[in-house]
Amino acid sequence: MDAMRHTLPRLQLTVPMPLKTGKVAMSPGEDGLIGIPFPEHSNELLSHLNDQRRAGLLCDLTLTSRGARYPTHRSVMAAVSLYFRRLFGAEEGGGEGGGGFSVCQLDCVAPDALDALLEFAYTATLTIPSSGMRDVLRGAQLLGIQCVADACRDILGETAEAEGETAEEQRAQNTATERISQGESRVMKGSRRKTDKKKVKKVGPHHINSSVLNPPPASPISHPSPASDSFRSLPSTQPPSPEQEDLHHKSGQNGDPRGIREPGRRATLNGGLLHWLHERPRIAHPPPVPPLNDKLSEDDDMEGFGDDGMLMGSTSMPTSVAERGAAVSAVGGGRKRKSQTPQQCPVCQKIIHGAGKLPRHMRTHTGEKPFQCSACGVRFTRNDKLKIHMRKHTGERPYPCPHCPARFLHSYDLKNHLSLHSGARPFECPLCHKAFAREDHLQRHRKGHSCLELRTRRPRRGPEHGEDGRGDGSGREQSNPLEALSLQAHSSAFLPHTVLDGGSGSGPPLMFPADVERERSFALQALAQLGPRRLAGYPELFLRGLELRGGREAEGEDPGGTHSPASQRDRWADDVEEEIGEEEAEEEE
DNA sequence: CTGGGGAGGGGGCCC
DNA sequence: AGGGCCCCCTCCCCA
Repeated sequence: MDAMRHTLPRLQLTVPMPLKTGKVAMSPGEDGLIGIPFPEHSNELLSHLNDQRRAGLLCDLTLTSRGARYPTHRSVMAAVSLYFRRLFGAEEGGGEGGGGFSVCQLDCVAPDALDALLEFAYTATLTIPSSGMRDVLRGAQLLGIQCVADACRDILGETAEAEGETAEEQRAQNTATERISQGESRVMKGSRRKTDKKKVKKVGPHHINSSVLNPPPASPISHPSPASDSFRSLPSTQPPSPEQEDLHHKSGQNGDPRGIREPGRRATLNGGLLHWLHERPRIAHPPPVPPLNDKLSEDDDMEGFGDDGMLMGSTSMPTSVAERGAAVSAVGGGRKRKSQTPQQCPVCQKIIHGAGKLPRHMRTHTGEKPFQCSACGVRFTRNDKLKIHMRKHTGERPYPCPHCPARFLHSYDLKNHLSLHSGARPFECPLCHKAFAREDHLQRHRKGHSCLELRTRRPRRGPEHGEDGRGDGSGREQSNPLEALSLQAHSSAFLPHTVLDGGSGSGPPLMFPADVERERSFALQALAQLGPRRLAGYPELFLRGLELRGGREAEGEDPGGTHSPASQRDRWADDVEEEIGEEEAEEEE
């Protein structure tokens, strides 16, 4: 696979290679690297593996259950099952098992359930009679196949708690739930920018939460431990050795070469907090008891999968973003489910919302433009764009201005145009107070002059500290005390109420309320409670909040979009949270 | 530098 | 689930 990844782009640069899907994926702007998706590859690979399994070819592992024998492949089982991942990880790392485990007795998993789980592993489809649901659930729990367990629970209408978890399980799960509710949602929103960094920081010995510092006691059942797991249960103050890290990656990434290409990210995810929550199952074969916290363990590995991308094309663990979302919803307790099967682009890893939208998105990478204008020959990636284009030839301008003869091709153009009639200029530069009818014009304006300087990354510390936090010592943003002071007042006048009232966002809808001074006073009072450093340190956030309040009246539209007001507010809140966290960390130091 | 038009892309709704 | 249609946003280009 690595060879393919490294050679195919070179081929692609010279000879566009038609894929089976007729698409050539190009990922522009990344050092000339071109990502070529083979959407069918995963299915074909899995299908061939299943054929081999049925024919008994290349099978290096036999599972048995109450006399029934199931030849299978270690790699597949390790990919789909946390239990086997750890079991075989021991072989690689510590050599305990050597070439062992050629036969694994799993009498505790009902034969039918085991058969169903194997089918799932090789086909990504779980086919079971409803009467066998509980056995499959049990088997999935034992083997650490979390998505199946979740699905079974959903069907059975059970929760993990209802199944008699121990106190340790419950405690660990609560922590995991908290983590998921904090971190996972960012993945679902496609906002990974700063989450990883925050997680890394939390892994450090000074940022271990109590549940990590005091891990649940080990299972009283003692079984030979795979050596690879030993580092997982190390005290949190002992970071894994490089060898362990390496092994960790091996066992966690399930062969996804991206995990190798992005070691930092992988380390962030798999080296993150949750690993210390695991009380790894003391497993040999067969596992005599359900591994404690197995759910947590699998969740973590699931995250590794998910954030690694290739959700759509993942063969070894057919876990979709939607499934993850469902799992998050189930574990996190009622988080709003994203609409319509979000899928992740295998090229850019972007989450695409909406059924059937991924092929459309993929054409942005492939450059494929299957829709050609019959009049002028211009090609488009989308038929709706072609349809709009055709209006130029037909003269159709379906969006007439009610106030003037102007007609427009796009509804949005009409909307912009109407603001001219109304005189509304809702987009105002917070620095020079120049108003614009269009938001993009405001953005252009702000990029075009000194506004840009003030909205770039703010210094971490105020001028009174004599450092700007950027590390270059320039301190440009706050070099002029008057400017800084002006900025404070200027920005705080438009501070969104999300800061002042803890995020309710219930501020007045207008950017410039009539009583600006009152607004400013209110903001300053609130900011004073936050401390002078923060007061001086958030021009970007202020401006972003300004955009939110002034630039988007249509709150609620594009609810899941990356540009939606809600998501912008989320990002903004992320920044506030992160910045506060950074300052607090510095203060601790 | 600004106003306006258009293109490209994402998401929601519906079939 | 996939596709059509629409809306929205952002960016680019031109006058």
